Amino acid sequence: MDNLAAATAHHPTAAPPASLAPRALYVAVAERLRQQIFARELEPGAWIDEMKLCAQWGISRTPLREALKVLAVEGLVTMKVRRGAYVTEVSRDDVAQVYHLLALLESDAAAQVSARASPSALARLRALHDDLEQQVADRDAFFAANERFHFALLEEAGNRWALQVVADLRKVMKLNRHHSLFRQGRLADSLAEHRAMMRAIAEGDAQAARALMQAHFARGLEAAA
Amino acid sequence: MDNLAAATAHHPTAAPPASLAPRALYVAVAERLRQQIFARELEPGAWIDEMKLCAQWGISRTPLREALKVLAVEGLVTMKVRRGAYVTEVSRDDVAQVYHLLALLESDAAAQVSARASPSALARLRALHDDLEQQVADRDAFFAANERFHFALLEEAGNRWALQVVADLRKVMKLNRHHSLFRQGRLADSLAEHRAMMRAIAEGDAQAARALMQAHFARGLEAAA
DNA sequence: ATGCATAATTATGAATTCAAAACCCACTCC
DNA sequence: GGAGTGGGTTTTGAATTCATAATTATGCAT
Repeated sequence: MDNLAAATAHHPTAAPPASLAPRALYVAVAERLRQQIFARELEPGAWIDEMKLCAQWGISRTPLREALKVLAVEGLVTMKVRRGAYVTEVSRDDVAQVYHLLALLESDAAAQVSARASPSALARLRALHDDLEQQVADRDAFFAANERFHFALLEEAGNRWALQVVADLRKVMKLNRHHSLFRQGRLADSLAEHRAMMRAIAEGDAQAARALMQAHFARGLEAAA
Repeated sequence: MDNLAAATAHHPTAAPPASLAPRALYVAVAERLRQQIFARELEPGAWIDEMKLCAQWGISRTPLREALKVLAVEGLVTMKVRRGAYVTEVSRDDVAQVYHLLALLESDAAAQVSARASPSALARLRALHDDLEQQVADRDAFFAANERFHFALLEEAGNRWALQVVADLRKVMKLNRHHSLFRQGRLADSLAEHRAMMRAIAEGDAQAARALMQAHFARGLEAAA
């Protein structure tokens, strides 16, 4: 039991605000819910027991229910009237559809960055790519480094709406049990594809970068399917 | 004053469930909030007075606050900790970025539909296009028919995630004061572009359809900027 | 036993209550 | 005259309470 509410509690223990950027409790709860879902402590299809979580985290139902509604819009949970919240189940089709969108959005970002990236932006991406090269041994570390690179690319493309959309879609992808990087050999292949992308981006070859990113996702989907 | 809560009220007036698909109050409130925002009864940048709306609609703060959090995820409102909800202001940059995304997603849908649409799908799109042709006189009607066509295209493309993303982005676009179709002459031009797109789609020319949709949005952005 | 009606229990949806942060405004002191 | 300062008010965030829908359990008749 870890009291999520302690910092901003209402009745009980009074603790300092701690964080410099105080955030609403429902935001913290939403984050924790996502973690639980991604960690499969809450399984796809499972009913989410409000009372239990409230008791576990020492909060009231109000912020939890607000958080659930946020996750519902993000697509991570599904609300059923008068029967509560369920963790969303992603079908094979959904995976394919989301991959298609990610390919579209991220290949566009790759092209944009290739076409007009500053030296500092390229340096940042290069550094993140080098990190990735170091992580072939550890699946989780590779996954994290991979995500950092992809998000950095989106950031450098400079479209905050695209970034938001991709972030949401990637969250949904995490619901998928058969994650591409789990497949044997996929990790090394993925790294090779990244290497090629990085080269195209550095050379400013927008069309190549776009095509390589498309191919990267196509192969990821293959491995996931 | 129109009591939104009447149907499902807690204390007061007891009325029949009315609808066959009963929905949670917060969903209805979210919808009404969107309407108010799109109608500019709540202006971009304006603070949203919870108490006032609750009194006006005869509901408590709980469902209203849940609805606000939903709209926040959609990007229509912005929550500031300890100072409430504000209608999002979309900058010139935001408009350009969202147009870029819509162009990307919808041109892809156009290509997909062109490549593999069933006769019935084509008939549906044709019918919606013909509707559009009939609405040149009335701005609002044209806008509605235009939206119906665009959404139908997305539906026929068959990617429910893309549909959701586009729906959200189009909501955000509605916040923009300078809507493309408000410009003189834009309406006729838009119709002409639609005519060309419809032809390409009907002929199954995916590349042309994609390019035409891209151009359609590029010209829309021009008119909006 | 099985099927159905009905009572008890549980969980959800929404209203209400409560504590504390932010805001407002008059007032003081420099 | 203007920058604090302090008290009262408003408004937010979150807990709690309440009514009802849904579910489960119980009892009764077949």
